[in-house]
Amino acid sequence: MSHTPLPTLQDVADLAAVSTATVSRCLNKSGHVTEKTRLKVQQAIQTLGYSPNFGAQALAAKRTNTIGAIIPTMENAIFARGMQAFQETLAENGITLIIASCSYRPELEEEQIRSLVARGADALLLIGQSRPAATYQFLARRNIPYVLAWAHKKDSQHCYIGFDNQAAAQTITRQVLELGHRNLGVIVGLTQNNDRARDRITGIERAIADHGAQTAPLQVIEAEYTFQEGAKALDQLLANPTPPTAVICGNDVLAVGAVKRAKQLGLAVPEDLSITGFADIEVSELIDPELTTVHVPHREMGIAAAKSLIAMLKTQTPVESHLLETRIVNRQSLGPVKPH
Amino acid sequence: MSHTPLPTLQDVADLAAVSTATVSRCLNKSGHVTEKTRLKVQQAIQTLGYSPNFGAQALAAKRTNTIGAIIPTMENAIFARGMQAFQETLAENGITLIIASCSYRPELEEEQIRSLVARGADALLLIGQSRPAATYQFLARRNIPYVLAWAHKKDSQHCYIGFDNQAAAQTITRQVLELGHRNLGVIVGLTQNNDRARDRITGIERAIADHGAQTAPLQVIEAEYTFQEGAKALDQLLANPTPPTAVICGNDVLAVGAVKRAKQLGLAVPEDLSITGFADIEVSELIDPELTTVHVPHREMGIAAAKSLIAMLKTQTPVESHLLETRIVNRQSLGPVKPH
DNA sequence: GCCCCGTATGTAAGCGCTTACATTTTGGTT
DNA sequence: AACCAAAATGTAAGCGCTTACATACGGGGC
Repeated sequence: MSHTPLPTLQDVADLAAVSTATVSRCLNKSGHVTEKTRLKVQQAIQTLGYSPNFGAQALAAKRTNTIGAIIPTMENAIFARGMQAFQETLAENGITLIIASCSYRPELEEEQIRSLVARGADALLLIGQSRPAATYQFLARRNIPYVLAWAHKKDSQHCYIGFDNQAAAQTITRQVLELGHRNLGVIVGLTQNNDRARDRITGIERAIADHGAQTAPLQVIEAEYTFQEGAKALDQLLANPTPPTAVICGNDVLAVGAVKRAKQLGLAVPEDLSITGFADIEVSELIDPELTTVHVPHREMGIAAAKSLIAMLKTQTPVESHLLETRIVNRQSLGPVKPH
Repeated sequence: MSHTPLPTLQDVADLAAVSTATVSRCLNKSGHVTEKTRLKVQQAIQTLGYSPNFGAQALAAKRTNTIGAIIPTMENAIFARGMQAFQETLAENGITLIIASCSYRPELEEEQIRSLVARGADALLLIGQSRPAATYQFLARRNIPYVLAWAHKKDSQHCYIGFDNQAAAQTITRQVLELGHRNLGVIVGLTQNNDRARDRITGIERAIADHGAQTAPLQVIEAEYTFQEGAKALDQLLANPTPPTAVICGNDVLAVGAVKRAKQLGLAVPEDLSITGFADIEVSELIDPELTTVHVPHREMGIAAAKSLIAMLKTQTPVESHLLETRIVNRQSLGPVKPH
């Protein structure tokens, strides 16, 4: 490991026989530099192998070109594709992503927000809306722009980049009802710290109320986002004396787990039991029968979130929310109710 | 958005009626501070809502408490679980993760490495070993510790935190051969920029050579890591006049895609065709039949990588490689060859 | 009571960059 | 050739922190 000190801006300036200000101007493309001197400087940078010192740059410029994201977990495919697109878009714009996960624990999220801000995040991407007012005050006080992704609320003071969880859940539920199902079960993520999950339940309930047809009371099971938990939740639903004929899942992972379990129990999907998902992640096409689910434009969302954040940083003003469209993907796991 | 300037170290020092040095010492737990003054300072920090300026801290201390990771993609579950554990372990140690992806493109990886280092990464996690010597020189020149994860090589100058891809592939292939298969197919990721994929092929070939029994020439198909590509690759393999009786996949994603395709084609797995995977990600238990695959200790690997990097940063000396054990998980997709 | 030493605290010099402002250069006009 | 505005470049003052070194303090041994 070498111990030669790294070249500084000053070294570059000396070699190119210009001032540090000029070098800095070249680096930051702020114009006002002759082509000739730009070349000289370029040359000097090359031969020295110079690269700016991050801390110094951050200190002087009061920005880090870094954006933070705090997501519940990287393990869930729900966030993976969107985050991938988010990161790609940031990288294209010369911005680095710093990432943290909070395991669906709000106090951890709070801590991570402070941590990422302390680490110099210029802006943040957060998932969903529900968090203490103090957190939003903190962000306002520090003047940190943020977007709330994977969710959407009308007329909010916040900038949402996402889709309407409630409306989407309502739409797919309506479709289930139209196929004659009158006894529905719901498997959804733990709602305690998850406003998206709550919104989806609300959508389901509303669809049932709107539809008007007499239905059995709605059975709702909450489960962690794993295949196994989805399977267990289905067991619970089926333990009921009058088990549902259709199960609406708040998440493809749970849905896929439920489908697998149903097959193990000898139930044909969708002939004996219909199951729907939410998110349209890759596995939904893998399982047999393929999952009828709500398609969410993951990549679009990640890209839009990145662009909004970049715009906010550039203009120093808030940006409009961005509502993305979901749509139902009809595959194989939803069918008409079985006649008695 | 508020515009009051944020409190600085100086403000805290003034309020607590001590010098900035003392405050700094409190913050950095470097000892040599009386309990009484520590409390005074603590108090002042609280009332001002002070938090250190990242850039200033980085500039003065010459470290950022930030570690970078460059992985091929966040979308592949292969990396998700390990990275999650990596991030958690870093967070526990007060270190922030910055993350970038390179889409299996070496030139992009090179760029990302420079970018993360420029962004102040104190150390790096990289996947696999194959990259230009210039890159390693760059890291040495900048004195940036790094570990190479998801792979392992004996007697290397690099610090590996991973498993032996070749040995693992060899072991599972041996098992396939012992079940009587003599005509094997291989589906593996694109080898061009992926030394792990190459190592696995080598392991398979070696197992065949070692076994000695006459086998048909090995058919190897390379495919991108998606279910669809796994399916297509299987089609190619089956198009052969003497199709394989067992397909060894370099990756669970490909394997699962192949299983699904086989079922579509009316082939019973494993009765008509055996298929094995590699990695033991969640989907391998989801598919029916469940996948016989090579279990990789993802979380352990992430944790070990984090710990090694932290140790290197602390001691300023290299750390030993760490070989993790893989094991075969016997589930349902591998069976004896069908008698003629 | 005096000296000495170990410990707590203060002083101040940077760390490497950006940028407001000052100065010089350039080249078109008259 | 003199003049002048606009463009290019230079000067230097911070940005907020860490840390080497200097200083002050406090208490035991004589």
